[in-house]
Formats: sequence, C-alpha cells, structure tokens
Amino acid sequence: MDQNSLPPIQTTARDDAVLKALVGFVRAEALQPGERLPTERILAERLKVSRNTVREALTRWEGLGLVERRQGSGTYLKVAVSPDMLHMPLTLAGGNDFTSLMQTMEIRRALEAEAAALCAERASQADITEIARKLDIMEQAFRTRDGMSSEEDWEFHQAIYRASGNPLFEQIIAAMYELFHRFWEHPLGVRDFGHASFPYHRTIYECIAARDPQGARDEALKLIATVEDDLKRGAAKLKLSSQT
Amino acid sequence: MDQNSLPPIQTTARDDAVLKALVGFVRAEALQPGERLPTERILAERLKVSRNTVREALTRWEGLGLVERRQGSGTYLKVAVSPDMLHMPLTLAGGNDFTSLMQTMEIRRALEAEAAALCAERASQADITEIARKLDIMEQAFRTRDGMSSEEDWEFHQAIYRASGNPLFEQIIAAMYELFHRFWEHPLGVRDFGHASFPYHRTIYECIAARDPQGARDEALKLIATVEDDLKRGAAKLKLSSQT
DNA sequence: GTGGTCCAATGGTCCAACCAATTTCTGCAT
DNA sequence: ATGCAGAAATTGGTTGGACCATTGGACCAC
Repeated sequence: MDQNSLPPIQTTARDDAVLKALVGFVRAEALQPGERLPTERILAERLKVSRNTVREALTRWEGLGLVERRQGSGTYLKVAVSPDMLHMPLTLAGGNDFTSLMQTMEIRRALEAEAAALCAERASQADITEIARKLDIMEQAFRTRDGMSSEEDWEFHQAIYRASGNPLFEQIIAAMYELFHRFWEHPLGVRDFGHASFPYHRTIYECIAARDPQGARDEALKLIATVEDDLKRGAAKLKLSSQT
Repeated sequence: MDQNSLPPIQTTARDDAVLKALVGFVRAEALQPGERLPTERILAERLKVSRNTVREALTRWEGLGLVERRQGSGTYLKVAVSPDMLHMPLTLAGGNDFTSLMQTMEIRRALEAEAAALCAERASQADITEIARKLDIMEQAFRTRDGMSSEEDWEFHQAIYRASGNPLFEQIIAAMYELFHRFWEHPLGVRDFGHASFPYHRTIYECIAARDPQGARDEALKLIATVEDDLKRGAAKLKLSSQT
C-alpha cells in the first residue's frame, strides 16, 4: 500500500490563491522592481475576495521581502517574481553580540570571494564598465568626504554580485547586509570604519577586468580580512566601557 | 548636529510590537517547539489590539516558518525563538530548471569549502571523533546498499558544519538542502547520483583530522565539482526527452 | 470497543467603518 | 504666470463584529 497515493485534499487556500493570481498579474503586466502594484481595495474587488484576505497575502509577500508597503503611497514590487519561485526563510538565532557579527562575516567571506571569482570569469564587457563606474563614484566619495561611504561601497559590491551571473549571491549578502546595518551601524565605533579596506576595491576590479578569477578571489579575501580586523579592533575598544 | 540623536518616532508598528510581545511571552513561558501558543482572540484581548492585527503578525511568523497554524486546532510553535533573531528571507528566482539548481550549487560550493576549512582549524577532538563516526556510518551504508545514501551523507556534512564553530553554515545550507530535495530528488535521474563524490568524503575528513584547512577546502571543492558534473550529465540526458 | 452525533474552540474570511501617512490638487498671494 | 500653503483625495493600517470551516473531544447508541 503506497500511502503517497492519498495526498491531503486542498479545501481552503484563499490567500495562497491570491498570491498566485498576483504572480500572474505581475507577469502579465510585466511589472519591474520598483513599480507599484494595484491598491489593496482594487485587488480585493477584482479578485472577489475581502480586503483582509488581500492584506494577509501581501503581508506574506512583504515578510518574504518581495514587496514593500508604504502607507499613503502604495505597494511596490521589490524584486522580479516568477511563477516558480522558491522561498527560503532563514531564521538565524543569536544576534546582537560580537560573535554573531563575526559569524556573518565568515559567511560573507566565503560568498564574496566566490562571487568575485565567478565575476572575473563571466562578467560581460558591459558589466565591467558598470563596475568601473561604481568604483569611480566610490573613490570620489571617499576623497571628498575623507572616509568610506557605506552607500557607494555597497553599490560597488552589488555590481560585482550582479555580474557573477548568479542572483543568489546578491540576495543572500543583501539580506545579511540589511541585518548588519540594522544592528551594528550605530552601536559600534564606526568613525574610520573600513578605511583599511579601501585600496582593495580597486585591486579587485583590476583582477576582474584582467579575467583573473584567482586574483579576484584573493583580493576579496584580503578586503574582508581588513574589515574583520577593524571589527575586532572596534570590539576591543568597546570592551573597556560596557559589559552585556 | 547629529541626526542620529533624533530617531524617527514610533507612531505605527502595531504588528511589530505584537511580535515583540509574543517573543517575550514565548520566552517567559519557556515554550518549546511543538507547543501551542495562545488563541488569536486571547492575544488580541491581552495585547489590547484587534484580532486582525494579531493575525497580520502571526501571518508574518508563519511566512518565516516560525509557527504553524491549524484551523480548528490552534497555532503551534515550530522552532525555538529568541529575542535577537535574524530573519533572512531568500527568494530563489526560477525554480525547477537546471540553471537555478546550478546556482544553488555555486553557493554551496562557496560555503562548503569555507566550512571545511574552518572546521580543520577549529574542530575539537570530540568534533573530529563525531565526524569520523558519521563517516563510518555513511561508508557502511554506501557499501551495503551500493549507492549514496542521502540521509547519511547529509549527516556527515552536517557534522562538519557544526564543528566549524559557525551555526550559520548549517542553517543556510540546510535551507537550501530542503529546497534541493523538494524539487529535485525525484524528477532528475538519481540512480547512481553522487557515486563519484563518495571518495572525497574520506579525504575531507583526513584533512580535517590533520588540521589542514587548505587541503580540506580543496577536497570539498572537488566533491562539489563531482556533484555538479553529475547534475550536468543528468540534465543533458533529460534534455532529450522533454522541453519546458 | 465502534461508529455516529453534537458542540465548543479555533483559525479563515468577510464587511464596514475609521485612522494615519502620503500624494495630488486647489486657490490665494505675489 | 509662479510659488506655496492648505484642502482633498488616495492608500495602507487598525478596529470591531459577524459568520464560516475545520478540528477535537464528549457523549451516546449499538
């Protein structure tokens, strides 16, 4: 007797159906990330469901980072959606202490190096031009403001992830980046944070432009190493004043 | 003027506040995974918010896989929660095709290699003994059943992730592993899948036992490479029969 | 025991408002 | 005409109350 031939029947799945319909809509209208999707009221009317049900569905999407809701403005698509999408919610225990931060840096080290190497292998000429552009912007911001600029720095790295040909790199690191900032930007001493990592951005770019995967990997590792050093130094200073 | 001393006021964050309160409750009551948490109606009454708001909050948790709701029965905790938990929802675009699978393998390659290297550096003697035990079990299963056993193979790798001293490795790869199996175990030709990767399990172990990070990293990379080859071969075979 | 019926509890959906933030429009002063 | 403050419309957030669908236990007849 094969028990698998008796799958549980599907009796109610309203909000799931709403999401499916929404995926269809996004594809039909070819909505791009950043665009606004219909109001909750319109969706409710069109789909013949309650606005509450629409909201439950959208809440799911928001929780998954697919969509952003702005009160008074509307609901905006954050990433491209496709009908066969896999959701992988990770809940990472532990959070605010130095140890967890170093752990996320170890993950980033692994991914950053691999992404840089893949980028050196597969980036198109247009990709490389774009990376060079971001690098220029970042270096200029560094000179004028005499310090690392999180925003421009992040843009540069994102360009590399995109050029790696594997969107997962950007997604995973972006998720960690968000957490990183939410918990650590302010509390830790961030005065000259990342100063030491500055020169490696250009060396990474040069390896990529020269199609040198191993070199790009090594330079990326050096960059992360300097960041980790900065963090350790900051944590050491911090240790003198407070205790959790 | 330090703009950071003027944080945005908290005018609306009802459902977020509900989640925070819920985290507090779970900790106060020391709820374990599997246990039932209070009714939506009770939560609404106790927290002085609408039941709809409670539902939005719980929908978020459900989407993150923290909780499971069963109509007519109740809402049940699925994993242990802690106040400083990091949520990292990943959505993998494109699902069932070969490309997305290779993309997840690239991520796994990066993480697996790093985890093996860290493990070689930091594993305790007990950790190494445990890894050896899992390896023996896996090899025996391989011989008796004459083929890779997903279960025992996975246990072996998990032991390495744990010994890496960084729980994030296990969590991230575990999430991908689940997806991998859900979508690919059956459809693809899995007859002698992973046969080629078998010998590398022992070589990885030997490098770890010898405290050789670079060797462990290289062997892990070789293992993933064989798996990727197997997948490419399977996909090539598949291409002859069907077309999406 | 076995199976059936009933019933209370619980999550799922719906409706109709109102609140709060945002955007857009309007009309007055310049 | 132009610029800008204030009104109005739009949109997501919240509320309270109602009803439906499913579940699980209590109770009963056989």
